[in-house]
Amino acid sequence: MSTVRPKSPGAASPVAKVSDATLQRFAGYRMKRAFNVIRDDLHRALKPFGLRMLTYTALVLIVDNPGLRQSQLADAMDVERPNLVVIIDELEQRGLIVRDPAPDDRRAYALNPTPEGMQLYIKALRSVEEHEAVLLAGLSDADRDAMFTALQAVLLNSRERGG
Amino acid sequence: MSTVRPKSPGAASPVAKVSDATLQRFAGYRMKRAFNVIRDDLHRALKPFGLRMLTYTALVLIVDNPGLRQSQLADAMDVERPNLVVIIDELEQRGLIVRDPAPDDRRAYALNPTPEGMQLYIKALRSVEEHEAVLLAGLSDADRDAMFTALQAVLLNSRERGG
DNA sequence: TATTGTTATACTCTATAACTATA
DNA sequence: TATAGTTATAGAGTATAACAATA
Repeated sequence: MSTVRPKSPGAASPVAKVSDATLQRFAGYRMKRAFNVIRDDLHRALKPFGLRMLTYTALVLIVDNPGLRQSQLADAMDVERPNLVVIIDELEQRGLIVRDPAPDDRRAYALNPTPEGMQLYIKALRSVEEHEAVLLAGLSDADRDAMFTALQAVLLNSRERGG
Repeated sequence: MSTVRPKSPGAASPVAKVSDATLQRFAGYRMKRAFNVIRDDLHRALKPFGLRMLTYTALVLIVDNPGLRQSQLADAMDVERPNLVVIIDELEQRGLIVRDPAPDDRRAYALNPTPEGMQLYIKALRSVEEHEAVLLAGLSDADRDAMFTALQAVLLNSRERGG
């Protein structure tokens, strides 16, 4: 149930309830609502560091996998290659990563973090983890595990069908 | 773990693995990946009916809550009012809903489904439920319940903090 | 003075085709 | 012939300010 409250004390209409009975079992809707909350919260967590969800995710993957190729990163992030270019551009222009020549393929780049990138990674990671802890507060370990299990199952069920 | 496979049999590089160890506990990333899958699948489920996720969700809420105001619908869908206008325009132009005058407020509209809208709602709902059943296949009832519990907890934790 | 629906606008994210240089 | 990275471009989704009509 979603409750719509009058915004001001003087509003005339009573508290109205919008039934979302049909949507209660619509996983896509529930997932979207929760993701909206997490996305907005993440945006606030990353703003002080000048990062967005996409640039943060790319930075994390590059720090964890130095020498990564852009096509590998695009695959890992589930982002189209053309859309990754501007993300890498942004991180490189800020001096957080570098595009080194790949040792074995002159077409490709080996993405590596700079010391500044690693510093920012550490700080941003801490902030993100703190923010997520708040959003997941009150959940039992079992519920948390089950959520991750369910999210993973969706991915696997999709891949089996050629996603 | 995300596995990057060579796309063609003749490719030279071996199977490379990208570690997303740090992202494993990053709920936003896991949620986004799962939501991407659900969004794409939903897109396919709704395409035969000429609906998108947003128009489908709006139609469902209007069928379940005839007489709904646009501001209530925007609130229930977590969409800004200006962005809802084009969604309602689209549904109205297709003859699936109507903007009736609200009986008690000449500024507002009472959104109501047409018979055509209700017909389409029934068919689209069936298709969406079938698609989601496939994506959630293999999950125990307990895991499914825990997932919904966790998604709901995220929403509630956000509202407590003024989201 | 506040709210409903609206217009206009801008920004982010996503998706596709086509190019270059290498393989 | 295929792949890595790139450019250009178009489409969704999202966010904010400001307006007219009404409360």
